[in-house]
Amino acid sequence: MLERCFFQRDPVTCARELVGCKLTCGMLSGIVVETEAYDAEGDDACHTAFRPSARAFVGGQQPGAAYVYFSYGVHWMLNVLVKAERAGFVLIRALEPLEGIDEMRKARGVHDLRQLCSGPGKLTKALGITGCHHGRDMCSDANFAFSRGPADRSINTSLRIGISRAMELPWRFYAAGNLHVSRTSPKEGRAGVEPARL
DNA sequence: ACTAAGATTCGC
DNA sequence: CGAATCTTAGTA
Repeated sequence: MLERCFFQRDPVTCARELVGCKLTCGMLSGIVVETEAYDAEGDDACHTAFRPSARAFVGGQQPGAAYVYFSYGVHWMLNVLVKAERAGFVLIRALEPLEGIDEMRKARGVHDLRQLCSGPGKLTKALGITGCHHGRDMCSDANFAFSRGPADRSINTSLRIGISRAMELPWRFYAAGNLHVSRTSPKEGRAGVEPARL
C-alpha cells in the first residue's frame, strides 16, 4: 500500500504519479489510468474555493484521506487528500479493470470492459465506492488503498474535464493510448511536457 | 425556507 | 441535447 509520504507532496505531482498505481476496494481493483489535480489554494475549480466543508476537510484530515462526494444527485466522486506545503486533491477519473471484473459488470450493468470504469462516476459504481468511504484513511485501510502498479508507461497531460473555472490549467494526467481513459482530451497535451505550476 | 449550481452519465 | 436527483451553501 502507498505510504503516507506518497501523499505528502503537491497535488500535481501526486496526480501524475498516481497514474499507473493500483486502486483496491475490497475484492475489486483496477489500474489508475486517469487523474486530475486540484490545488487547495489559488485554484478556483477546487472545492476549497467555494465549499467551507472542503476547507475543513483539508485542515482536519491527514494526507491519504479519501474525499468522496455526491455529484449531480447521481454519482459519487473519489478524491484523495494530499498535503505538503501545498494541499489539494487528486480526482480519480478512470481505471483499467483488474480484479473482480464480473462483479464490476454486475454493479455497472454493462459487459464491455471499456465501459466499466472509464469515468469518475463509473468507477465508483463499479467498485461500490460511496459516501461511507468519505474520510477513510487510504494509508492504513487494508480494504481501501492504493499500491504500486506494474510498470510506468508514458503519461500525457491535458486540460481538466467538465469544469467551468480555472479551465486553463493543464492538470489532467492519463496513460497514453490506454483504452480505459474517460475520453479524448479537450485539447491534447503534448507528451513529456511539464505541466504549468502555480 | 427557497434557490442555484455542480470535478457526470445515459438515453432519446 | 436534456433529464435525473441530491447535497452544499448563500440569501431572505
